[in-house]
Formats: sequence, C-alpha cells, structure tokens
Amino acid sequence: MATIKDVARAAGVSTATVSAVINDSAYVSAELRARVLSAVRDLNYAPSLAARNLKRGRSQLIALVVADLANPFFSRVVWAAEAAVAAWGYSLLIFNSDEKPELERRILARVRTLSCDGVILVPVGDSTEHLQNDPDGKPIPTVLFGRTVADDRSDTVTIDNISAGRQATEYLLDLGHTRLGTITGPLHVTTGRGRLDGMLAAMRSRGLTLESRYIRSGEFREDAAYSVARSLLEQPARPTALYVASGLMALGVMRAVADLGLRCPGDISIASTDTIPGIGGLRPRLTRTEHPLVDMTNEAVRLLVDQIRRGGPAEPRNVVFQPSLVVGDSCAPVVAQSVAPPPTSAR
Amino acid sequence: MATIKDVARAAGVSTATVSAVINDSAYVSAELRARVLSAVRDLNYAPSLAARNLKRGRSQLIALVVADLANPFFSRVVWAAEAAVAAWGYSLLIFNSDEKPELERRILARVRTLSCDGVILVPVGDSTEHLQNDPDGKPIPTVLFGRTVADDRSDTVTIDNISAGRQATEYLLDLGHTRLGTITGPLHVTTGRGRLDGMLAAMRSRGLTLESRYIRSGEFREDAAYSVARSLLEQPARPTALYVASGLMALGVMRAVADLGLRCPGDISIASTDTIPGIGGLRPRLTRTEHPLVDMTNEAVRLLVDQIRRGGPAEPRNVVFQPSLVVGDSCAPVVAQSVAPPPTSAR
DNA sequence: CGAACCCAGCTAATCGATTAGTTGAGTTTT
DNA sequence: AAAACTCAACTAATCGATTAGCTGGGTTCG
Repeated sequence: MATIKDVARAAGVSTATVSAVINDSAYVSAELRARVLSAVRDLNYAPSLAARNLKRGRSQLIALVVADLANPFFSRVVWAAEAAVAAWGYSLLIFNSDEKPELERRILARVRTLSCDGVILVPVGDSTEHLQNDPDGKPIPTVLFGRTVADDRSDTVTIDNISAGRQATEYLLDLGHTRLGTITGPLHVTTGRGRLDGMLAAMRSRGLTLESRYIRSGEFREDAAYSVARSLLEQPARPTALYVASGLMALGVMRAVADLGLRCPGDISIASTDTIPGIGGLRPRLTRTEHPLVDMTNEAVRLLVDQIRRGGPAEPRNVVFQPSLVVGDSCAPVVAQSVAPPPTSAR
Repeated sequence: MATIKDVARAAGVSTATVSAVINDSAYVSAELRARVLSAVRDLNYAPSLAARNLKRGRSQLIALVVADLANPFFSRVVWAAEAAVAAWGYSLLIFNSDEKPELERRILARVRTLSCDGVILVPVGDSTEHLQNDPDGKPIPTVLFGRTVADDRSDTVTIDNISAGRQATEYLLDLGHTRLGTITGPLHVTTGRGRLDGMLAAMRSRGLTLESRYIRSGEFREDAAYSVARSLLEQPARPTALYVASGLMALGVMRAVADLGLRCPGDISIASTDTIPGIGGLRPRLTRTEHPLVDMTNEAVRLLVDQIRRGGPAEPRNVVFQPSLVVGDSCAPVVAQSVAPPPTSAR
C-alpha cells in the first residue's frame, strides 16, 4: 500500500500538502493540486484509516448490537441501518448478543476497543452499567433501540408496545371474541412485557380477563412458538382467538394451526405484532400491528450521529413510535365460529 | 480514554512492560504483572485498536459485501458470518452493494481504506478488476461467495447451481409433468443462469423443451416474482408445474398462486431452490433444494482467515457445495391434475 | 523604502500502540 | 575474581496520517 509519503515524493511536495489536497482542508495552488491528484491516481493511494483515526480520535465506525441476528425482524434493522449509516458516511459493524447479557458485555468491551464512534444497542438483560464503563472519560455515544432498560441516560428509540398489544386485542374483541389466548415474548424484556400488558389492559377495560392457561411464552422464536401454540390449542375449550406478540412467532403459530388441522380464521382468529419479510406470503394474510421500522432505524442513526457530532449525550431523548393496525383476513367475527364453547379438544 | 502511558505511569513501569503484559509477548515478573493488571482495571484501560492496527498493519476487521441485504437469504449469511468471524477473533463489517456494480466499486475502495483484513464478496457485475486495484501491492484477501465472475484468482465458495436446477426439475419430471415453467433469477449472474441451465439440461435429457413463453425472470425479488408469476399463470394453457429459482421469489409465487385462486399442488406444482427463514411457515410445504448455508459461510470464513494468515492468496481454491432436495407437499403427480391440456385461461 | 502583512507550502510534533535494541543487576564459567 | 551470559525491564524508533507553527517570497501601505 502506498503511503502519504510515497505520494508526497512522487508529486514533489510535502505530506502536509498531500493531506491538504485530500481533505480539502487548506488552499493549495491548482498546479500542485493537480500533481498530487495524479500521483494519488498513479499509486492508487488510499489513506489509511488506522492512521487517520489514531490522529483524529474517531473511526467512522458505528456498531449495531442486536439481540438475535437470526430473527428476521433484526435482519431488517440491519438492512435499514446499513443504508442509514452509509448515508452519513459511516460503516456498520454487526454484533449478535444472542440474548446473552454476558456476551453483550464482551461485545461492548470490544466496541470500545475498536474505538467505534457510536453504538446502536438492542439491550439484553436489565442493566446498562457497562455503558458508563469509563470512570473518568465519556461513555461511547449510544442509542438504545427497541427495548429499554431500567435506569438510563441514553437516547432511546422504541415503539409503544402497550399500544400494539392493545390495538391487536381490541380488534379481536371488536369481532366478538371473549376467550382469547396469547403467545408472548420473554416477559423480562419490554417488548414482551409491554405487549402483554397492552392486551391485559384492553381486556380489563371490557371487563374480561385473560386466563393464565391461555398464556404461553414463545420466547420470540419460531420453533418455541410452534410448540407452545400446539399445546395451547390442543387444550379442551381452546381460545377462539390468539394474539401473537411477534412476526417470527406468528409463522410458528400458523404452522402449528395448519398442522393441527385447524382453519384460520374459520376455527381460530389470529392477530400479531410486527412484520418480517416473508410474512406477506402467508395465507391468510395476517392481521397485525406494524412498526415503522425504517423510520425508527433512521431516527436511531440520526440521534446517534447527532450525539457523535456534539461530542457526548445531551439530555436523553426518548422517541416512541406508534404501531399501526394492518387488517388482513386471519380474523373472523366470533359468530362465524362455533358459537357454543366447544369442550372438545382439537382433533 | 486511558492510554498505555497512563497505565505505565500508574503502575510505575514502562509502556513496553504494559504491552508485554497485555499481549503476553514477553516474560514479566509476577509482581509487575500484578501491578500492571491492577492499573488496567483501575483505569478501565482498553488498548486502542487504531494505534495497534497502525503498528501491526492489520485491523481485525472482515467485510461482508452482499448483493442484496433485503434478501432474507443474505440475512442468514450475515447471521452465520457474524458467528464464524467472531469465533476467529474478527469483527464483521456489513455492506450492501444492492446489485449495483458502481456501488460495489465504491464499497471495495472503502474496505481498502478501512484496511480490512479480508473481504467476503458476493460479486455483482462481471468483473473483479477492482480486486487487484493495487498495482504494486498485494490485493486484499478475498473470498467470492455464492456467485463467480469470469476471470478470477480468488478463492470461491459456491453451490452447484446446475445441479440445483436439475434436481428440482427432475423431481417435477418424475411426477409426470411435461409442460413446465420457471421463474428465473437474473441470467447474468451465475446463480440465475446456472439454475436455468440445470433445468434445461434435465428437460433436454428427456427430450423435452422449455417453451420460452413459460420462462420469466423474477430478478430474485419477491415483488417481481409475484407479478411475473401472475402473468405467466394467466396465460392460456398454463404450465402444470413451476420451478422457482429462489426462496424469496417462491414466496411471491405462492402469493400469486393464492391470489389467482389456484390451488397448490392441486392446480399447479411448485418446486424451488434455496431456503429462507419464513418459508417453513408456508403451507403447502415447498419442495425445494437447500444449500448448506451455514457450512458454506463457515468455509468461506475459514478460507479467508487462512489467506490472511499466510499473507496472500495461495493458488485459488474453489469449493462447490451440493444442494439437496427437500420434499414437501407442493408438488403432485400430473395424473392428479387435469389430464387433458386445458386451453382455458386461469380463472 | 522599509515595516507590516499575507499566504502557499514546508517542517516536525503528535496520536497510542509495538518492538528492536540497550542497560544493568544477578548468575555462571573458568 | 574477571569474563561471559541471562534476562527483566527500559528507551526510543516506528507505523501513516493530521496539524500547529514556521518560512520566505510577494503585496500593501505609511
């Protein structure tokens, strides 16, 4: 690799002049500028970011740490983040904490070592202590994405999970369903907890309760959702409608429904929250609440770049996006289903 | 951020000793080692990669440049690559060339600037000229993934696309289908071209031909596949079976089939190639050829790390993985379908 | 005409690590 | 006991860029 010295020698100028030309940081006469540029081309010179970053103290790197890279939801976040980050002149590093707090801790240490300019973090566990890991110095600019944690001084970008759970549930209730079931996410993360809370609130406000035997955690995983959905639906007097707290789990639930020989929405109505690619291919089309994922990601990157530029967090900003209900045909009015509560088990 | 000098001062030793302790690169007495380690802890010191990399001339960064980050297939590659790369002690940068050769060129320039230790590249366009962009110096260690390009000195990891097309087609032919159609990928990339060639070869060897009006390109995109599938299936005398060259396109095709009121496999049999998350939720279950994606990714990373270690490419290695046929229930024997070629248009 | 100024371009310090080369106290050899 | 070794630990050069500060020729102005 050619260095700035090689270029300077080839162009017959000093390294300072080369640097000035490359960065447009000072006036250089047209002649020298031309000589430098042609030398750059001849040697196919590209400045070393390692050296530049060492001097400037930044890296043009932004890290995205997601909780589960196998989840298509986060794959879309990766896609959106790559584009957003590139638009601001940064490059994107990807890490997968795999829902393990200990791994998250190690990743954040590495992020610091790599001197990333900022982190977009989907936190796992319930502490962000690792974020202010620098007793004297300033912490790395951080935006928490999707989930929140207890005590916090960081910017956050989240959705209104309670509203998502409520909207989906109210839609089912409006169709006349009263015996509802749900496949939740992990209840120790806000996305799991909030959606269930929204559902409970919606039912409570109509004087209904959610029976605990109709509540199962699918852990935000397709396979887990499949098996808990099976066991949930094989109960005698199964619910007439199901709220599934994530798109990935909805795939598993639909699979379980098909494997049990149940028809959707004929035998069971299903509503879910969040969209993943591929869900559009499902028939029936799922009724679901969607998040403005691209907007959320753009906003997270914008907040992060803003923090980086001003060199430290201002007072924390919490941006909450609202989900919207997208009606498909996976839900039917309860009158169209068996009217009398059937005490028979599924097949 | 504390520097190595701060640590040296705090521990009352030289920076060389601190470095020796951190890297285990020379013997240090137990006492000094303890002093250094405690200073490291006190100051929460993390060595600056920028400085280390500048000196060592490497970055511990591997770039993954994919052709379409919105495609769930590549999302899975990202997932597998992150894990593989981390296991070797590297971190993963993600870039999306979005099938644009010009963007790919810019990305590779940036990869060079970032002094990435290596690149896993899903090439778009048909030249790798940009890879030996350094007239004098050595090119960045590179592994081409999934696709190949004409002239090449790089390692490659690919699948046998011809075999994938042939296996899927032969399965359909064995069921008695003779009027086949296909939704192809872009024919200028090897994954698109090869799968079609495999299909053509399979038909030719049974004395059949693929009518050109039954061939459509879905560009490896879900929406494009949806619309070309619609127009293909709305023709009079539509094919009785379809080979769809990618998982993402298969979702679009299934959607088109459903929207046209056709039953699969009743009215039309469908086989495809490659798996994406979410495809498992489809009913009927798709008959398809699958790639050992995780193995492929691991192999690509292994080859790349090997290149990095030996400091330059040995003679290029081309690893080809074989697809395997996974039988679902999206295909039916032709006798079960309308026996006489129906000259009626769909619906 | 000389002082004051301007400014293109240069010299050299600097960022934070690694590491070749040096030092000097302690040990072994003869 | 001097010479020859060992070896823990240190000093200082180095990686490739940026940039503060300097230089010296050319203008402007009193």
